[in-house]
Amino acid sequence: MTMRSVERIHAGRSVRRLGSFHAAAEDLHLAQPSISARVKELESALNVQLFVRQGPRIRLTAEGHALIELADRTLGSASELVERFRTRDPLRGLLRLGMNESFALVSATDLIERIERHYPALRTSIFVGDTGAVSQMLAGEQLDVAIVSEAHVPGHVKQEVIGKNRFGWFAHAGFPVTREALSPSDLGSLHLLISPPTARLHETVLKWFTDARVTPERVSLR
DNA sequence: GTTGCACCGGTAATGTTAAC
DNA sequence: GTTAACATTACCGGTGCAAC
Repeated sequence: MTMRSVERIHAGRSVRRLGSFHAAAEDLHLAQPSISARVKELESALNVQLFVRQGPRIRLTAEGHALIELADRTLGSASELVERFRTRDPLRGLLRLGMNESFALVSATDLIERIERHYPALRTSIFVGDTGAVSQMLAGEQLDVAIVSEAHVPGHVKQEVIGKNRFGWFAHAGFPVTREALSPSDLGSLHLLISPPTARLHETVLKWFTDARVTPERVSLR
């Protein structure tokens, strides 16, 4: 992309933001014909009409809206990149954070509050899902940090243990518990409600039954 | 190093058009 | 009719490049 192309896109963004070529010209410290020419060059180069001219009134077309939205995101990312490397501070910009549902239920609010307090220049986007889905996104570089249980992650991802997650069974209050620890054979005949197959917990629970040579009679996914 | 030319991008002036 | 805003045109200055 040439500098001239970037200038054309800046002109288009400014016209969209301020609502007129005249205002955009003032904003960019240029004369109105320069803005008019830049927008026209941009339209010609892309072979699309970005603005509908109705005499002295202009209206953004759907294609214009789409292009400038994309330009905003792209140039915004470019500015963020420049700022990040200029300041040598990695803790700014957007942090894509993923977490499994159990962690999200218990600690998400506290974690986000701490991040915002300690790193005010950092914006966070949160994805909550089961461990399988979150790990997959992390491996695919769709997330920067993920909090999961029993993660199987590729080599480029650094792992750090932050705590232990204890599993437990939950049952109706009237369920007859005859001893402290239940075995797979105690539960195999019941209707079990467990996590979906993408969750690590699903695999863990089924392995618990398989190791004891018990096949659960009825399993539903939540 | 200097000169002349072409090209590009800018501005000022003017025309055009729609809203009031 | 007036006003405001975009389009068009003419002209100017800076820059790159080839020729000398």
